[in-house]
Amino acid sequence: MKRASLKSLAKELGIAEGTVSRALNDYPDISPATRERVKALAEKHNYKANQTARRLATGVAEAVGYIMPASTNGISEPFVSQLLEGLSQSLAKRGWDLLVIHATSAEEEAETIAKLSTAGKVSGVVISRPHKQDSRIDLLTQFKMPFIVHGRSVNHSNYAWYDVDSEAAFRDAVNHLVDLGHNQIGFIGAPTYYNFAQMRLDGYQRGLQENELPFNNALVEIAELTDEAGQRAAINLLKSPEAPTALLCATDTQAIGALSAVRSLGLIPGMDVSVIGYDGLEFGKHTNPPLTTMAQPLSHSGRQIGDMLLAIIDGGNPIDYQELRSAKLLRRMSDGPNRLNK
Amino acid sequence: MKRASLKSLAKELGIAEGTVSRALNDYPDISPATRERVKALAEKHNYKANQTARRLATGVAEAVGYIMPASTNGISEPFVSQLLEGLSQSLAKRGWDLLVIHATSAEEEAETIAKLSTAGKVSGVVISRPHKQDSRIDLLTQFKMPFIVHGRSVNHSNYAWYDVDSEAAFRDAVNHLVDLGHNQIGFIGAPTYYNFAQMRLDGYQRGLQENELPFNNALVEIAELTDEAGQRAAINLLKSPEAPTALLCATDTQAIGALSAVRSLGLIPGMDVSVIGYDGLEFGKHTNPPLTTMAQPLSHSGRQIGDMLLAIIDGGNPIDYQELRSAKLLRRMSDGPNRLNK
DNA sequence: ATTGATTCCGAAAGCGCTTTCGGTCTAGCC
DNA sequence: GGCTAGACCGAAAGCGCTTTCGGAATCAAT
Repeated sequence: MKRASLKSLAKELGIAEGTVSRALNDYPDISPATRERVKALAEKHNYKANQTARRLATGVAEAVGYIMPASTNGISEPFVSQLLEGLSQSLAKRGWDLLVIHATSAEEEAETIAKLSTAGKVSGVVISRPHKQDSRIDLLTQFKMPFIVHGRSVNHSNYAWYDVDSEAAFRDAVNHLVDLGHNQIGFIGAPTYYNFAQMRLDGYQRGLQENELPFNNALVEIAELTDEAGQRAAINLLKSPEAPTALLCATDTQAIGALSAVRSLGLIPGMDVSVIGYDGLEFGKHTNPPLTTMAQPLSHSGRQIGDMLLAIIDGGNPIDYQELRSAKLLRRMSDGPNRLNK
Repeated sequence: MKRASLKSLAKELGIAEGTVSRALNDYPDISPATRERVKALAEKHNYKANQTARRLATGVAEAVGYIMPASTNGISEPFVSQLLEGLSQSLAKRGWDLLVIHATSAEEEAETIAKLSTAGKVSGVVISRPHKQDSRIDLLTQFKMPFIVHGRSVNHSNYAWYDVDSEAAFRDAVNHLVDLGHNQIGFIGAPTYYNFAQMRLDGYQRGLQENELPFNNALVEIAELTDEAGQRAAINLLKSPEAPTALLCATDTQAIGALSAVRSLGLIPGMDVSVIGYDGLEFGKHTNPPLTTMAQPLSHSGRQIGDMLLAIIDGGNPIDYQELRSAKLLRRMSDGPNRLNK
């Protein structure tokens, strides 16, 4: 069967195409009678406006894009599917679409963004895990494309973002560890072109300061965002002359690797050395031992971000949409008191 | 600055709009000279055709949709982001878009599919994890929408699919366990409206048969696709009078829960009771102990699926695109010989 | 020089919808 | 009963591109 179109409906009803359109879109200048008549017939024929035509006519894309972070192979990004789910729910309320865009390299990413903007495919964009200076952010503002950043870059005053205060989280984590009697606390960080990595490192240092502990460069390792890298980093730290009694990791994925490292050295995580991660991955429940972590409230972040984006597309001022959540300590079993006390 | 349009290019070049369009699209009836002229100017102005207009004119959506499986809360679907990444790469070769669609309920899903089709948003669709009788498949064929199924339903002869032979995998797993001396093998399955669940159960039964082991209903538990459910199921099995010495689980997520269960009963997985999962999640490397699993080759499945879909959209016959991969045993540490030999 | 075949391009008709503009018709008012 | 206001709807002009059709120009062949 042929798809119903405005024209076919109009013909069947004996009225003009434009009238049908206005009736369907609840224009006030259509009598309730015909509006009902039109809607009934549309319903009957299961009519749905061709979105492409509608887009062309109205000029609004009715879609937003999500730019996938380049994959860090290894444990694949667990947050992506959750985020997507939330975003999609938020957009569904308006019947908008969610495009996912994947770019391999940085240049390609720039080009992709440019294309997105000029081709008019989307009305807005969300990006994840920005670098300290993120060219995507510059591009997006330059193209006047509404966007929201999942995370923050260094200068984050002029755009909309949603982030978790990981600096505070790491300060808290250090405090917690100090409370447990640790004073040699190692830090496994992420590459500091990621701003989140910098902020977590900062948090670690601030925590140290607050507890009047010295910052010792030999106690920090920078590792990629994989379990293997975390493992290697932990081994380096643990084998060093001034081996730490606790390990703070920038991500759960790294922390999981660190757990392996600790065990491989014949030590017991949580007993001989504490390790704490960040992210609050469900999966941490099942590591050996279950991973203590700073949990971020990512349950509804997708929906939240979607709503924020929509608000901006509707004309909201981006700087009114900056949201900072906080993470909280989720104690499982990988942390414990310092046994070599003092 | 204003976006370049066909019209603006045409005016600047002093030629007709249609000519510009044909030049850009490499029509043969355009002289090389003007073609170059046009392309150069387009390049200079960074012209990108408005995709919406192009879609309307050509009638092809230049986009495909991925229908996200309803979330099983708990460890979120790890394969989704990988699949999406592959799909997106495949589509990128043509500059097509990837829409992700999320539906909460089954009815809503049906409606969503209907809408997708009639609204002409996409040229094709991929769905994951079909039920035995999957209404989405019926709908999609009814709407003559090209699609490929990630998995298979019971009657899978008339459409395109990409699947892993999990029946064979479970037969293999049983064989492996029998080789290790186990003869009381428990099975933790998934709800059997999922066809993959049925196939895995079938594989388990076939494996039993081939080894002349009786099928004992008391040895199988059906659980949701979460770690908690797997854990509960394992406890039930292990506490039953004829407790199994090995546990075969339909998914890694369940297996991870089973590991916890075994440990919580004071038993050592891999020593006292073997547990084997299915999926080959990276994450299994870090469980306690590392999880032995049937690994499926999902590395490039996304790209593969994308290519298949594109081929069908181009007019390929769906039944020519049915691909069955096989999983292979990935031994880590959660399996071992039966110690209560006999 | 005339014809015929090519080559190249302009004109114009859509694709299916939205939206403005103005016209008709009914109702309300003095 | 004539006028003015609304109320309601038809007509038509786009949105930016693709694609068909035919005409003009060029060239070779007779």
